[in-house]
Amino acid sequence: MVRRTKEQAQATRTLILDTAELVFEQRGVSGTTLGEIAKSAGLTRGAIYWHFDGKSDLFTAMMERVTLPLEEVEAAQPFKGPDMTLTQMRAKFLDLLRNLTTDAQLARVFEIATHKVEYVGEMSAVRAHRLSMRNGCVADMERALRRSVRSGDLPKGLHAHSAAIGMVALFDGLLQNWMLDRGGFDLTRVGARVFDAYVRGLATPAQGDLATSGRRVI
Amino acid sequence: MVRRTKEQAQATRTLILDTAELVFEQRGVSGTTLGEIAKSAGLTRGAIYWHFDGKSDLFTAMMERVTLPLEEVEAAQPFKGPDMTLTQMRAKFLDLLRNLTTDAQLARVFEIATHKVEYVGEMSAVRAHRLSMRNGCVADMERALRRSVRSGDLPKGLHAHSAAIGMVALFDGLLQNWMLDRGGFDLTRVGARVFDAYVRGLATPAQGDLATSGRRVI
DNA sequence: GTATACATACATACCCAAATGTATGTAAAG
DNA sequence: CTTTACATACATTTGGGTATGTATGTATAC
Repeated sequence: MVRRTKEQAQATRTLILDTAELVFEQRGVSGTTLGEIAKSAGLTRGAIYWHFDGKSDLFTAMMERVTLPLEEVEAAQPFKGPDMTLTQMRAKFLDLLRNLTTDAQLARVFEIATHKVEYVGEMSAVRAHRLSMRNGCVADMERALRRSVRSGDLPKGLHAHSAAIGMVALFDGLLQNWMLDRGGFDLTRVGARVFDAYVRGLATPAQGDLATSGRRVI
Repeated sequence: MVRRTKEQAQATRTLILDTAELVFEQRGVSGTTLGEIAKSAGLTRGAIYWHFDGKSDLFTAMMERVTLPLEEVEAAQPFKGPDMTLTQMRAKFLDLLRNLTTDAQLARVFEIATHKVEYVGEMSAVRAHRLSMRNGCVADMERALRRSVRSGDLPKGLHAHSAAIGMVALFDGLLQNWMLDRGGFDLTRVGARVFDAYVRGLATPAQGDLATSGRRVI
C-alpha cells in the first residue's frame, strides 16, 4: 500500500508529529534518530523526509504546533495584553498552570523544551523564544503593577520592574519545579496561594530596610 | 614528549575538565565529541580516554568538581541545615545568587546543567540531583517557616508547605531567568527585594479568601 | 651510581555500528 | 498520464571504542 488520499497524508503527518513528541520526551531530541521515530510510528524514514526537511524542521513543526495557537490567542487580543490588570494577569497565569496539569500534550512539549533539548545551534531558537516570552510577560506585568500603583492598590514606592521580574520568576519557578516532579504538589492551588502572598507583600510597604540594616527579617 | 610527572598529569586532567566545560557550553553535551574537546585542549582522544572512561564519566567528573564542594560545605554543618532561621536561609540563598554572578565556572556549569544537556539516559542523574536538592531546600525552608510561626513572626494559619514551595520556586525561577539572559537584571539586588516582598506577604494574613471569592485581588 | 624492569601518560591507528541524506522504485490518487 | 505519498536501497560520514605504539618516569637490584 502506498499513495494515500490527502486526508490520510495529513493524518500521517500528524502521526509523525505525535510520535516525535513521545520519542523526543523519552530519548531527548539529539538522542533520537529519525529511524526511531519512523519505526515507532510504523513508517519509514522516507515518510518523514517527505513531510519534513529533517529532524530540525520536524522539531520546529512540533514546537509550533503547540506554541503558535498560544500566541494567536495572545495576538487576538491586541489591546488587552498591554492593558491587563493584576487580577487579569493572575487569571491568565493560573490558567496556564491549570492547562499544564490538564493538557498532556502541552506538558510533554514543555518538558521537551525545558529538559529534553540542548539550547545550542539550531535549537537556540527555543531559548530565544523563551526569553522573548519572558520579557513580554515581565513588561506586561510591570505595566499591570504600575497601573495598580496609580490606582492606589499598591504603594507609591514600589519598584515595579523588580517586582515584575520576581512575579514572572515565581511562576516560571513553580512551573519548572512542578515539571521536575509532576504530582509533587498541586500546581494550581499552590500557584494561587503563592501569587496572592507575593502580591500582599508588594502591597505591604517595607518598614525601613530591615534586611540590609542587619536586623532580622522575620 | 610523553610520560609526564604526576603533577603534569594532574594538570592535563584539569585542562581536560576545563576545556570540556567550555566546549560543552558552546556545543551542548551530546553535540560535542571527545575529539573536539581533545583538539581544543591541544591533546588527543587518547589523553581523555586515559583519564576518563568516556564522555559520560568526563561529564560526571566535570559536574562533581563543582557540586561536591558545595555539598561538603552543606555536610560540614550537620545540625545547622535543618535548624536554620528564615534570616539564615535568606543569607544562604542570596549567597548562592551572588556566587553565580561572581564565579564564572559555577555559572558555566550551571548553564550546562540547565540548558546544555538533555535529562535522559545517563544524564538523568542531573535531573535526580536537581530534584533532591530542591526537595532538601523545600524541607529546610518549611522547617524555617514553621519555626517562624512558632516564634510568632509569621501567622498561625500559614500553610508552610505551600509557602516553602513558593519560596524555593521564587529563587529557582530568578536563577533560571537570569541564566536565560545574564546581565538582564541585577540578580542579587532583585533577589533580595523579591525575597523580602514574599516574606512580607507571608506575614500578612490573607483577609478572607479574596481570590477565590471572585473579588479583585488588588 | 647505574642498569634493569615495569608502570605511566599519552599519541596513533584501526574497526565498526549507526545516522544522515539522497536517489530511486512504485502503486494509487487526481 | 502525471503527481503524490510514501518505501526501499545506497553512499557517505562520523563518532565511539579499543588496540597498539612509544617515550619517559620511577622503583628496585646490584
